[in-house]
Amino acid sequence: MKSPKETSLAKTGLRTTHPRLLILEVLEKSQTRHMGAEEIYDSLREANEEVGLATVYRVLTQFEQNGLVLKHRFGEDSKAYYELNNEQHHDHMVCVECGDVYEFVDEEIERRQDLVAGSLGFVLHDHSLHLYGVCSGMQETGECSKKKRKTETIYQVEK
Amino acid sequence: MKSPKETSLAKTGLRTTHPRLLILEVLEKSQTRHMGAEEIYDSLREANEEVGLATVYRVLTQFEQNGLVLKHRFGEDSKAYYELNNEQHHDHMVCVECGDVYEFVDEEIERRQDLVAGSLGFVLHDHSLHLYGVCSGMQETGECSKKKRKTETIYQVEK
DNA sequence: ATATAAATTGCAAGTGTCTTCAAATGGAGG
DNA sequence: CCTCCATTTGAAGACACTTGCAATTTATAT
Repeated sequence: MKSPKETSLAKTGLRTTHPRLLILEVLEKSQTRHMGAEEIYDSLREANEEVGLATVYRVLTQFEQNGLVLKHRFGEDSKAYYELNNEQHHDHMVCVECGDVYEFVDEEIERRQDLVAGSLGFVLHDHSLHLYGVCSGMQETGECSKKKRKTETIYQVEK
Repeated sequence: MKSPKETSLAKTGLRTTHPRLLILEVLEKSQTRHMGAEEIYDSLREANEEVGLATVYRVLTQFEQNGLVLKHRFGEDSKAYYELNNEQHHDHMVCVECGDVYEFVDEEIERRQDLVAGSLGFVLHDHSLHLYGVCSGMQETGECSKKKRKTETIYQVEK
């Protein structure tokens, strides 16, 4: 009997190892849903799980190559952030004050991107759209609203 | 009598120094219009201009802070690219094969971005939209079409 | 269960990109 | 042309990874 995590690893051809299961677990439990490699490493050490930092980096790279996670780089932040690739495709809106990340989809933007790529003679593989601004919490109270949100939901713009 | 480059430096309050003028010159003459710091440094050394690498980085940062240049990070490429901030706002389409960068604007995408940010309660400061794909040259002949283009033009999608 | 081969891990050392430091230099106003 | 403080420089450091390799763990065949 395999756990869901073991199943998803099996599908990629990656062996079911302790570090890999732990890292999937950390990403699942993550509140922010966007974690850096070092953050994941720290989170594991706090839980008294001995996983090397090099392994965290290696595993995240493998996960990305196998479509288990998505990797992002936001603005000037020189480090990469990872999220589980469970949900539908979405773009990101980042608060430049508190670092909080919101997810959204806009079908019209998606459509126009295809159009632009086609017009330029490109075969489109991928895209990244990042909006940077100040979230409502920071505008109003100077307090981040991140802590209040238990789950991140993808904001869908009405057509 | 001041040169245009001296004028733009004066407006920022930055002193008119040799390295700063040289770096502006390199960016102006750049064919690709998107250069990394090290590339700029190499370009200067080839021209027998002795400018330290640290200076190139420092000057580019100052230029960015003063709105003279724009800084971009494309995809997995861990280094930053700089372009002169002369033209109108535009987004970027990057060929994942040859690294060539095309510029474009789509008013509809711009509009939808504002809408999304507003809906999420954000005050929008900035955004970055990068499309990644394979350019026509690489698709057809496996040869990059970069060399043929003398100047980069901003592709404007018809409304 | 046990042996075996191959994948994986952890540590330490190495990279690439960029930043900082302390000392030397050089524009710009007087 | 002199003085002052911004600016430059090469070297060392910081940061975010990445790699080499011996030791360990996992999947598979017995």
